[in-house]
Amino acid sequence: MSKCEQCIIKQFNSLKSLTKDELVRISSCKTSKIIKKGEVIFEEGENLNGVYCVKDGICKLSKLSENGKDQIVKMVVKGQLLGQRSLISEESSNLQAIALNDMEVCFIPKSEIIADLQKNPKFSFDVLKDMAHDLKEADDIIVNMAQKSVKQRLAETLVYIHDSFGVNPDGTLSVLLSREDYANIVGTATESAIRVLSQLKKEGLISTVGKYIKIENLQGLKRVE
Amino acid sequence: MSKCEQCIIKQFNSLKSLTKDELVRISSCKTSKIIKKGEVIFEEGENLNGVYCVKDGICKLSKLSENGKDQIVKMVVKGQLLGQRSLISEESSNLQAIALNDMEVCFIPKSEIIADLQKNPKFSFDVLKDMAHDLKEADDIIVNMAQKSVKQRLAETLVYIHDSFGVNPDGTLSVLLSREDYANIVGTATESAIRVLSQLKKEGLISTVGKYIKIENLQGLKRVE
DNA sequence: TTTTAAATATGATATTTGTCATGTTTTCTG
DNA sequence: CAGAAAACATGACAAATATCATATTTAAAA
Repeated sequence: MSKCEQCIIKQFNSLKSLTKDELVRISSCKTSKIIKKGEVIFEEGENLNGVYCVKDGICKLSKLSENGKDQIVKMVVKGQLLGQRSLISEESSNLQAIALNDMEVCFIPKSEIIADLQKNPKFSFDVLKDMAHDLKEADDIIVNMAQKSVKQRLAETLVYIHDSFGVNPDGTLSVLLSREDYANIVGTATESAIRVLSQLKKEGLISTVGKYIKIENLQGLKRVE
Repeated sequence: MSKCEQCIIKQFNSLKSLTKDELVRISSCKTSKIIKKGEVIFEEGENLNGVYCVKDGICKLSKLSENGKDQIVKMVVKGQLLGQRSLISEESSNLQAIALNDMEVCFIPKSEIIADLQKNPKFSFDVLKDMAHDLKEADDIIVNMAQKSVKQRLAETLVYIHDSFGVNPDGTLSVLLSREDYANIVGTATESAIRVLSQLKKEGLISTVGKYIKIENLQGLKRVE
């Protein structure tokens, strides 16, 4: 099994603030997992016994609404941690995590993480910074949900995915989402999301290559009213 | 000036995890402020040089949307801290804070808080827990915004205010908000908020005493479809 | 490969919510 | 206290979005 001390991924998240000793200890009790596209990593309401460090792939965090629809709240990619929030507040998870493509993750047991949080102030400050960033993003999403049109939100989502997760060699968005996923991010009906995507295509702001979406006019997307 | 070590308010927030020494030090450099109803505590985009500990009163945290509407993201009451997020991520504030009634706050300089965060793991873990809680709340709001009707959201807001901030002796909600504030919490037009409140009144779920709102049927409000 | 199921697409229509107009009531200010 | 301004209220209509129906295309499975 690979060693945390040598793992390049930790550079991208709070684990970088752990000491060599702490990393060695974590390395000895972590477990590595392969998760296939579409598989559930954890369920809403499940008690997490640790955090996941995402070595490769991407997943969606969503919450089931009372009307039966899934609302996607956040996406977590390679390099990021998964499950810290519920671990810290010692509650069951309020979100469900599902892999959007094949993933490789390391699972680190709760006791290790908590111990390090309580002993290593640099680490806990780093986690705190991450959480502060997530909170700001969440606040922005609230404002967008409340004040912007479906078309604007969808355009912003495309820009967000482009900027945050990058593109394939042919220029298409590297993250492949179904129309239903887009609808669940934006908080609208699947049909509405499809309609708006068709509209953006007609307007020449995006194009499609099979199921993949390519942004043709980034500035134009940002200006969508 | 009152002393932090003896202040009862700290029991309700993370400051309770500070040592006596740390509290004495904070006490010596904090400043106390009275803020009148309607006054701005800090603006969106402003650099905060510390955090506020709310000794009395309540304020709203909002963000101006591009369409000119204010979206209220959170309310902060007596006992809670204000401004930690932007302080931790070392960014200017993404929200504006306005007093909803007369407030008494203590301002604690950034350097003190940061120093304690980096030295006292118990304190930083406590702040982390708070932030995790805020993040969960924000996630829930996102889901509600995306999936629930204006009527449902407004009903839930009333229940939330009732449960979190309590009632006056006559049973009316202790937090007094304008119809515009309600609209800005729910993310709807002021007229729509007014209409829905009238409707809830007609249905006997709430009543009004002057500008104050009284919940007549809490269970009924929770069941609003 | 064939068959079946799922995802995508689009029209027609219903519902929700926003906007504008206007009137009333409450609150503030000189 | 009077007048002005703000907040509240409600109707009429417009716009945005959801829902339902039904093709069509794509992917999965037998």
